[in-house]
Amino acid sequence: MSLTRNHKGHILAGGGLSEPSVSRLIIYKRLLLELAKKGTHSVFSHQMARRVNTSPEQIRRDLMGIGSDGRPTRGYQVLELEKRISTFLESARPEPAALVGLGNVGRALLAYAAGRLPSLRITAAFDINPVRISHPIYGCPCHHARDMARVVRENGITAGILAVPGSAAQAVANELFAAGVRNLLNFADARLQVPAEVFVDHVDIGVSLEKFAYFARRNSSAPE
Amino acid sequence: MSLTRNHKGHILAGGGLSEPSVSRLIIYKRLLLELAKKGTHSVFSHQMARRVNTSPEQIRRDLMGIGSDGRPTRGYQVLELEKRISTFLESARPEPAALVGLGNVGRALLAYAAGRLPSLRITAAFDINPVRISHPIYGCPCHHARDMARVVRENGITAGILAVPGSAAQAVANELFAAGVRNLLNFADARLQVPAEVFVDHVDIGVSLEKFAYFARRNSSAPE
DNA sequence: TTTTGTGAAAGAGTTCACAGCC
DNA sequence: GGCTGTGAACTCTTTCACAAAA
Repeated sequence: MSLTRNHKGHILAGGGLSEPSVSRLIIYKRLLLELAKKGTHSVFSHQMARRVNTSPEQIRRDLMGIGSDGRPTRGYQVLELEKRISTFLESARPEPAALVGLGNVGRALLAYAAGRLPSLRITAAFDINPVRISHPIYGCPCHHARDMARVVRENGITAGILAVPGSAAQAVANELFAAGVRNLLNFADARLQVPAEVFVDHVDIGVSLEKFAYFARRNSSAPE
Repeated sequence: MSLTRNHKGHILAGGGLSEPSVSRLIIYKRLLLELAKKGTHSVFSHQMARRVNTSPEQIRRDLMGIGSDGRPTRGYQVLELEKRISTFLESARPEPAALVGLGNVGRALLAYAAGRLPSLRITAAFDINPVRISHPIYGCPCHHARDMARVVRENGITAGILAVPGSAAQAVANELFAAGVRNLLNFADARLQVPAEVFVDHVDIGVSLEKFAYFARRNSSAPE
């Protein structure tokens, strides 16, 4: 195979967008939906830039990646642009995903996904705590972790979201891979060992907090 | 003033480490503590690299930033290196911080910070829901949001952590700035407008989920 | 020989600057 | 005049490759 991946494992080849560009496009999409709701029909790159704290050039560059369609002195059509971004970022059907771990983080994810997440649908959740799986949460059926492999396999789920303690993360991940999961979003504070063909992304709240502390300190001790 | 900041607002000047480097150093520190607990005394860059999914060169480069002290064919002293990283990342006293919002995300942050977070100490939490603030959580005193400005000012808190709904984020942020907060870590799904002297960092779970969906799809539809 | 520290090269991402369009 | 799209320049980050150390 030997796919073109960047150093973090993201596949960029074939019209692929870079990771920072994808992040920003998601934010632009949000802004455009907000503007549309307010009845705004068109918008300039410098107006968008002010709202999301970037430069107009950055925005135009990002939009190039999905085929810009702005017009000089007229700007971009809000709804049209939003649709264009969505087409690039989302598939026709949301990817079914399994969520493992229904602690605070897991529940926060379910709450978010239940509302507005067109690209991913959490179709099954798992935990080992019986009280957490006694009834569906935000409409998502909750199972005991012992049934995980079976449910994942039966539903052909290929995406997993890990919100378990770091100490359990690798074991759960291995079980998911064995059940056919090829994409994993890991919220646990542990780096995972994964087979070459699986894509992993990490959201490490502990790292975020410590990194923030580092730069905050540098900002605080900076000259006024 | 005119400080040397990168495009994301991080202050890098004066022996400062880059953002990705700081993130990785935090992860190395974790690994070193784990190794120390197991009784490992020394480690090579390629051993660390395997454990955290990077290259040995990347690790050596990062360690250069804090003054490498490895020895050829002997590697790095585990405890010594851990201490060196900590000295760079952490201050003598943890930065006092205010947490606003005690929903799932806020509670997850408190749980994390209560355990192992040497660089930041959440000294006060706020919410508008009376049941959430009826008693301390993980030892952290919880107040009604109406007392926020007063408590923040009285305790000289300059760091804020926002875990409120996106719709409330800007208003709460403004109140925090007025009360003297100069550093803000924002978990809400909203981009904030902030004064020039404040440092903001964003952890946007919604963006993480959608970004994951995008790259997961590209991985799934990639040739086997 | 193995492994470190680091200059130099390569690669990725951002910003500049301007021609062309409205 | 004002704004977009984009080549070119620039900056930041990673990887290569190798001299020096053990």
